Amino acid sequence: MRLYNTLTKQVEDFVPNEEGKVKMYTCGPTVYHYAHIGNLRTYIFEDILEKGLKFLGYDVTRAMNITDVGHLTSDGDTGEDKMAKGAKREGKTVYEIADFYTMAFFNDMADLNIKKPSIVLKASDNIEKYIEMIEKMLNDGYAYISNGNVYFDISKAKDYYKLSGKNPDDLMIGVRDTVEEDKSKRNPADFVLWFTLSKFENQAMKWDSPWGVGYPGWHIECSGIAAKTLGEYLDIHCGGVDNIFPHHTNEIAQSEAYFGHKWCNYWCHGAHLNDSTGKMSKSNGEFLTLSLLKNKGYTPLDYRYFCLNSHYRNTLVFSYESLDIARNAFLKLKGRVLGIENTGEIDAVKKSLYLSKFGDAIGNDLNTSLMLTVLYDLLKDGEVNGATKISLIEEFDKVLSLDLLKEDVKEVSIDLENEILARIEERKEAKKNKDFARADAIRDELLEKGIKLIDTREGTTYEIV
RNA sequence: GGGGCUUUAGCCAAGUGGUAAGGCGUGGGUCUGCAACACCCUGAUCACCGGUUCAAAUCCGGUAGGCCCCUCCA
Repeated sequence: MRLYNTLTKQVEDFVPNEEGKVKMYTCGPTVYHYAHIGNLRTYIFEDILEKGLKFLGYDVTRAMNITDVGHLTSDGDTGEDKMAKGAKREGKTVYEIADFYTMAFFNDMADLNIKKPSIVLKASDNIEKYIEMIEKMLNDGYAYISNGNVYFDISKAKDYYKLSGKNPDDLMIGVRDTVEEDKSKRNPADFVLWFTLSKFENQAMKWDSPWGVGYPGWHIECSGIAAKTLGEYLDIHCGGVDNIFPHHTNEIAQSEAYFGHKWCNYWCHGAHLNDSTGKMSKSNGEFLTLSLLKNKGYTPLDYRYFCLNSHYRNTLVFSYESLDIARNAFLKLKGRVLGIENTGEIDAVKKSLYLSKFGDAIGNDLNTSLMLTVLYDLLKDGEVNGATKISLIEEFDKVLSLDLLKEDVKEVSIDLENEILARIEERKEAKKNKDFARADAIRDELLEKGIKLIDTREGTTYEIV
């Protein structure tokens, strides 16, 4: 397995700490609003990574957080808490907001056939762990208290800028004009571990701590949950590219300060989904959610296929035109797969040949486009019988998760079914009598009701469209 | 101001120095009463200019376009 590692900026062989086992941590959502399809692209990538590793024989343990507290609209002590903002927007409590959008997120995941990580924890449920970590960092001199808040002192961290590849002298402070500088910090890049000062009196989520009533900083959540669930050595940590700096940079600083040694070996980041105007965001332009796509007649798996066509490390540009192309291609692909006749015995030689081709595509830095090519090659291969193809596609689909072998069942009542069959019979008679006008009329009539007739050499079937 | 990514056919794209995968679409054909489906056939001097090499889409330099990051973000 070869993977691109943001830490070393190159594709390298993946070697886990413990042979055959992978400990993987993926940053979860901040549940203050719906996820947009760009967010979801990252989760699709992580899903493929997890399943790809399993395909290659690894035993994967994956953990993810749900951020329901501490994520401010800026990273100083100045921003508004995102959850509080969401609650205010909708006139609900932060807990209601968190529950609602957590459910929405899991629904999207399920729709996209993304496997839920075996461990999912809420940020607000692990406060003791953050407190314990912060206390240790204070004792060891990595953190300091200033003006009531606890800050991490980045000058104490080793290679603080390694992951992001930045040069501290060249950083511009407050590039965005919405960011206010926090004067309590020793170094402008220091970040908050624990807040007790907040301009928001009505901050609903707060806990006791040795430093006063308050709440945790954003970055400590992921470090805390990862430490609690996966131990002190991590194999892979994933997230979107935007998390490289500062979130993951800070996670490394904290976790390594806490553990006293290197923490995670491989950092994998998913590139963004942009639209034609550039970056996709929740505040800019059309807010593209999965529900919106569904309302426009696309299925979640159309979108998954769309994502799988490109590489996770390349920016993908979203347009309805591209999505239409993907939908059409996916529809045809599925039709071809479902049309395979399950004949013959499974050919072990062919099967292992294709399994290894598919495994190579996975091992090639998760080249999903190549995985699809292997699938298309298999479909075209006249030397491989139906039974072998089907069993291979079943294996491939454990990674691709496109429901390739699942018949789309559309509910049809018995009455309707009988009516359609009667009409088909009627049309068959008409065709036999060369009354083509009548035959076409029947076809059109049914099509208007959303029933599409398909003539094959074996007879006529139908499909609900 | 600093850093990074990217540019391959009408479109989406793979390509890990040895002579351009795959898909969609288009056009043509087989099949069909006609369609649809399916199947076959149909496409590229790899942004541009230099360099290294026996050999470059692949490596190096430069130019141009696009995008992103530098404390909201997946």
